[in-house]
Amino acid sequence: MKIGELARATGTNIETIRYYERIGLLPEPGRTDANYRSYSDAHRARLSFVRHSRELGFTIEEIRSLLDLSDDPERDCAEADRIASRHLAQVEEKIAQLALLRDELSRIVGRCRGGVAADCRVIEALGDHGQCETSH
Amino acid sequence: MKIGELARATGTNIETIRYYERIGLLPEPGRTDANYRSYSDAHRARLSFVRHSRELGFTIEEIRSLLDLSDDPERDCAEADRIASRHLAQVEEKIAQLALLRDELSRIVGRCRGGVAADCRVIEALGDHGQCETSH
DNA sequence: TATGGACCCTGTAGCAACTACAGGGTCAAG
DNA sequence: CTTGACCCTGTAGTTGCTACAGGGTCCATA
Repeated sequence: MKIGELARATGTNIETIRYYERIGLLPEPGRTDANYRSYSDAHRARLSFVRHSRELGFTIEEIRSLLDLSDDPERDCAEADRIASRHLAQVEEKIAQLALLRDELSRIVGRCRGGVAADCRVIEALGDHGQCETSH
Repeated sequence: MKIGELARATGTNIETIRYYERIGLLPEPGRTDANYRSYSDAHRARLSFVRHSRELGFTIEEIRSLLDLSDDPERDCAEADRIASRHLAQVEEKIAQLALLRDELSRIVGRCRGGVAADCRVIEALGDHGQCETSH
C-alpha cells in the first residue's frame, strides 16, 4: 500500500509516518519505480502499535524499547511490564496534580463577581500565590 | 535588583526571565552602566503573576491577555473570568481523558504474567486497540 | 596590582512530537 | 493533453523553556 492508504488505514497523518521513518521508529519501506513508498501488512501492524502506544501516552523512546522487545521474542516480558507500570504511575501522578490545579482554579473562578479589572478577584488571585490553598 | 536576585525572589530560571522579555511578556527593564538589567518591584510582581499563572497551566498567550486586562483597570473583568473558566474546563477534560487512559493502562499492566516477549500480553494489547474498552 | 570567582551580556541551538509548507515529480481519467 | 490527486525531499515552524559558547564586569583577597 502507498503512504496515503496506510495513513487512512491507521488514522495517521502522512507527515507523521515519514517522521517516524526518519527517526528510525518505522523501518524504511520498499519503493515503487516512481520512488513511492510501498508498505506491507507488517508495516501497518507496527504503525498501529506505535499509534496506539502514543494514544496511551508512551513517549517515542518508550515505544522504541517496547518495539525492540517485541522484535526479540526470547526476551523477558518483565521489561515491558516495567515500562508500562512506570508510565501508569506517571499518569496517576499527573491526574493528582491536575486535580489540585482544578481545585485551585475553580476556587479562583468562583470568586468573580463581575465589575472592572481593577477589582478583579481572578487577576488578584493570579498575582498572589499566598491566596492558594495548595502548593501546585 | 539584578536578574539573579529577581530569579531567586520568584523561583524563576534566569534564562526564563530573559525569554519572557524577548517574547514581550515582561517589559524591558532599565540597565546599569555595565549594561546589567535592573528590575523594580513592579517587575517582580509582574513576573510573579506570570509564574503563578504558568503553574496553574495557563498558556503564554492566555497570560498575555490577562496581563493586558490587569494593565487596563477600566476593562471588564468578564474576560478574565472567561479565560479562567475556559482553562478550568480544559483541565477537567484533560483529567477525564487521563482517567480513561489510566484505566486502560492498568488493565493492560494487570495482564502481565511474566514469561517471554512472544507471549507478552502487554505488547499484544499495545498492538491491538480492539482489546481496549474505551476509545482514548 | 593581579587574579579568581561570581555574576552578567548576546546569540544561537536544542528538547518532544509533530505539522506545514515550498517546490517539485507521477499517474490515471476524461 | 491537461487536470487533479497523489507522491517526493528538505526545511522551518510550533510551545515553553533550557543550555551552551564566547565574551564582559565587579569585588574581594594575596
